[in-house]
Amino acid sequence: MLSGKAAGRISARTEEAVKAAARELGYRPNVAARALRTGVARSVALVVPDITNPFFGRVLRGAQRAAQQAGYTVVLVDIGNDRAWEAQSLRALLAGPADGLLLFEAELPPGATEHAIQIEMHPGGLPVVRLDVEGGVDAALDHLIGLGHERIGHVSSAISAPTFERRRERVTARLGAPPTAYAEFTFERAAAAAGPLLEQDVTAVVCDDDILAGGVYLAARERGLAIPGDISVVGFDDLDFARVLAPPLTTVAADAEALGAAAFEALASDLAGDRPPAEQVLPVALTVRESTAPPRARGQTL
Amino acid sequence: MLSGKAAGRISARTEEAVKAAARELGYRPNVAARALRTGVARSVALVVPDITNPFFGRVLRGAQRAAQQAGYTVVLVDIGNDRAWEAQSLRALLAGPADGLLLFEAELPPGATEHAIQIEMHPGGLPVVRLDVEGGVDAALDHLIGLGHERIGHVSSAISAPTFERRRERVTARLGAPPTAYAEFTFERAAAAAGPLLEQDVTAVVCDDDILAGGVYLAARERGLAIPGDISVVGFDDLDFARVLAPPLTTVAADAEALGAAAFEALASDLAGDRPPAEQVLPVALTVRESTAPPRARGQTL
DNA sequence: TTGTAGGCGTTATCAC
DNA sequence: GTGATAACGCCTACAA
Repeated sequence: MLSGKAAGRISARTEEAVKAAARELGYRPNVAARALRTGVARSVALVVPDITNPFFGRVLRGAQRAAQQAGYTVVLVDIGNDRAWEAQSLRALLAGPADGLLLFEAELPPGATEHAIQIEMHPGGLPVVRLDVEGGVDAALDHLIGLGHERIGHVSSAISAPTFERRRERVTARLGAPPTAYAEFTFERAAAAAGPLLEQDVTAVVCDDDILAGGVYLAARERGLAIPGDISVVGFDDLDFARVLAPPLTTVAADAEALGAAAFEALASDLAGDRPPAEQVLPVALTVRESTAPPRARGQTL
Repeated sequence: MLSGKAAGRISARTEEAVKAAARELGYRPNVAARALRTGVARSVALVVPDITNPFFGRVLRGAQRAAQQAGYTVVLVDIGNDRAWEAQSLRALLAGPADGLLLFEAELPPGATEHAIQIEMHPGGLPVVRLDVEGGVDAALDHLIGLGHERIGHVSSAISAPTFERRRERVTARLGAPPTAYAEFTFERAAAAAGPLLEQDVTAVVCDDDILAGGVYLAARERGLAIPGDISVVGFDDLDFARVLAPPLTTVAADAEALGAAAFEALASDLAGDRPPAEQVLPVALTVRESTAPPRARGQTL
């Protein structure tokens, strides 16, 4: 009865009395028993590459909010950007009681017959929820080109993932084969990778991520280059620290929480027996701050 | 037998054969059934105030690493800095199959008879794992005083938590009643709160957190104050973005992963029937970068 | 409308 | 050393 299937079998008064008694006694149903009996855990797992990156913290929050509203619990699996670790994590995960999987830039583990949604991946197998990265790079490029930039460089991700391939393809489509640096997601690595790029005669740089953009700030500082005077830079994601950079970073804002929530909703509908959309793409929006300005010739003073 | 209790009951050969067969068939024990039978879920819950803050991402990672090694799974509960949300989150959590709780700046929910460890709280009831914040503020203050600062302000947390009380007590013990600003953990809020502080004649500011320090950078920039020329600032935590600030932030580095791992270990020993230490305090270390320098009179040029 | 029995997959115990 | 069996707490079907 406490499972909510009373359906007119007993009077409302009785029902209320029982519930009150249950509450009084602090009764709580045993999840394990329920899961065993029903075969459903009401829990989903979210796999992210690196929970230390605030972006993923936000998608987790979004997924969690949505999940909680649906009476689900989300367990997080953090790959920690560590491929070796990944196998073990996923094994632990599959042993776990998840009804379904939310895979951020991850493949379905072998042997998993579970329901799963992919985030920021290419469509094809599983249903996908992703950001409109093409729209994002278009907005960034349009902004820069509108400002008069003609020599634009690209700081791309050294780790390969569909979302970065998409960005690369788009900038290639728009710009031909621009000077490109490949960097890992750490300020220092990005600075090291972006340095040589800044020494070519680019007047602006688009980055696949705000962390990469932070690396460009570091590299520019080392070389005495002014932002946006000598070089304009635009990031991607709009992480919090973008606003405290000097100057504040122009960046493509992505709604990470919405991404997490949309992924959960898709999974929930799959779990409910419906067919979630094969691909759902969420809008992004350029936020113009102060790291972009019209180009000027190198060395030219105001 | 697959539970590992073979204990000499069968031959090693047989054991191996069975395991091989199990692997071949893709057999995996049903967690729910095991949990039901044994009363143990091999899963712990970690409650954090705000998973969007990279600091908590790191403690989660630390806890998760330690947990995974012990064959545990950790489920995250993100309060989202939202008191109203907290009640609901915790209710969902208690319904969940956690064997124990890791409570970061959270109280044991009423009715929970579970095993629990508190992180960054005062000792007393539950076992506590915390950072040596007193040592941290001492290091920060010694550094500033050694540089010659005499008028030092304090940017403290507007949300009250034991760790911030400790810091406040320590700076009060060392400095008397210094000019103090209370700010929430957002760059903009912190900037607004710290602004008036900068207009008093302080030559340096210690912040309870790097995000607060970021707010001070913003406030200083608005007012045309140079860091560290006009004002020195030191943060707390050593979040990644501290290195990309201009100038790089001097801050007290806290090992968030170690904090998470230590908390899990304490919980594990509690779960195993041992008595975890009532209080465990982890060291912190000042990282001197470029946001601190000797004071100079306001307006004085180099 | 209410009561009762069976079984979900494990593990542990007990008799063989 | 091995095999059968009961019980964990819940849900559901069916009988009363």
